[in-house]
Amino acid sequence: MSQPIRVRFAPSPTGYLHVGSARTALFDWLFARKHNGKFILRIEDTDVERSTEDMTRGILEAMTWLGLHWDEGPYFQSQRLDLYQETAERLLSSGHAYRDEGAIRFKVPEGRVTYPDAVFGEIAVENDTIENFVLLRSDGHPTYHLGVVVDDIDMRISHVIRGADHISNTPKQLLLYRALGASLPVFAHLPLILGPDKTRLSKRHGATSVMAYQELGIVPEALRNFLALLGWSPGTDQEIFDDAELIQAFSLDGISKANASFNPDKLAWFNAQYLSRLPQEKLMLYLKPELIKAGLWRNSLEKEESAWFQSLIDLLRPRAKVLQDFIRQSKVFLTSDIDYDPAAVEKFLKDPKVKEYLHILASRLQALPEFTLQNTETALRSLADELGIKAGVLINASRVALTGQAVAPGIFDVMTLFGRERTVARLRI
RNA sequence: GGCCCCAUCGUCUAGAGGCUAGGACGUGGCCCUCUCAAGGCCAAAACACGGGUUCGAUUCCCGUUGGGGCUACCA
Repeated sequence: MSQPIRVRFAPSPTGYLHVGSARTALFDWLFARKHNGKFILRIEDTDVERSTEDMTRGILEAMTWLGLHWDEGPYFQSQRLDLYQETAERLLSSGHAYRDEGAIRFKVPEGRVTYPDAVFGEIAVENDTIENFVLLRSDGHPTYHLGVVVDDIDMRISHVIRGADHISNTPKQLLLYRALGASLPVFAHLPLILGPDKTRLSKRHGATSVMAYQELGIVPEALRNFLALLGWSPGTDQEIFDDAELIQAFSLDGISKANASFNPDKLAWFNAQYLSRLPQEKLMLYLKPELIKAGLWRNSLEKEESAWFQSLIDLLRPRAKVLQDFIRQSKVFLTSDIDYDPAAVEKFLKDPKVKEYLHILASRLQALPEFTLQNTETALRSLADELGIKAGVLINASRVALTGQAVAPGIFDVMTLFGRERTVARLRI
């Protein structure tokens, strides 16, 4: 049968994991999963000057957060120096390389290189446009080209799926494969992700690191779904994919050649979608740390109060764009504090007559046999009828009295959530 | 500059010779409605340009323009 599918993601720990690399990692991961292959993580830390362990940690953390679990590794190139040196020596003695002031350079032969890219099709380059590149630095560390090729061969990588910024590097690497007598993997280059203005994605476009999105309250499911659709299309109109669907639908054929630009608005939409449809337990997993951070957490929320808390969360779900929205909007329900928005008070509670009405409403609610959503609504609406005023007057006033804000979930939901005692007390403003 | 690559609504994209050029985000309007969301419906919005090839080009070829990548003892 065919070779086992083995793909790798090979970041260099000279910076955080940015969204472009994350998208590459995601595609590698999807491809491996789709074909029951192995997803290998290799850290290309051969630039001793710029590589740090902190960055490595950050990259692993970001991948874990995104749910991109690797099957092998991480392998570190810095721990495999012997292999590269031996290979360089071999190239030296076979006449494919030569020494140059302590470094070892590859001797680019005459001719031209072509290779079939799984995404871009045939790529061809004349060898005389390729310089004699360095394989081994004078400090004994390999350069990128030697490192990747040696490792991809050694690790029996079947498909090299990486950013299109490597298209121009591939001919050099092809020459190396040839000089080493190794068979070629399939190369699939991914179009790059650019900023919203179609220029290279950089800090000035806002967050570019994966973990920055976590801090912004983006949920990994949303970022992953968004990234999956940047440069790849299932060929259908489906936008929301769970893991299984994505793996099922993913194919190299669906990858486009044109660079894509990062659209924060669409990411925000995906996030809102996921915030409203994520399973309760999953959402709680993301929410709990935020609530703790905000000082709003208490253990009873997942015990005695859990049913109540779930209904609060469900009310907030369609209103949340980022995780923090839950925090902001749940505060008035989770504490006894209330901040009255002056503008809201001015607009809906200023009239002394309205306060009178609220007192009457309070009494009616107090007298209700059962404090249910249905009963509170009936009570309020019939009171409005009796008073000859619009229900909206009572509703808006109640909203401000109860939450301090002019904007909140449906008032009867709010009342039910607060419960009779607190509702009545706050209406008696 | 040289080499390589790319080009459909503002953005992500479907399309693989003949389509009212489809979907999504965003935008505007309407509906729902107690506010805000969510949701539903509708609308505006694209084949970069010029040559070919063809009965017929968004689609194939060439060029121009624009954009991106590489051009390090960085990856």
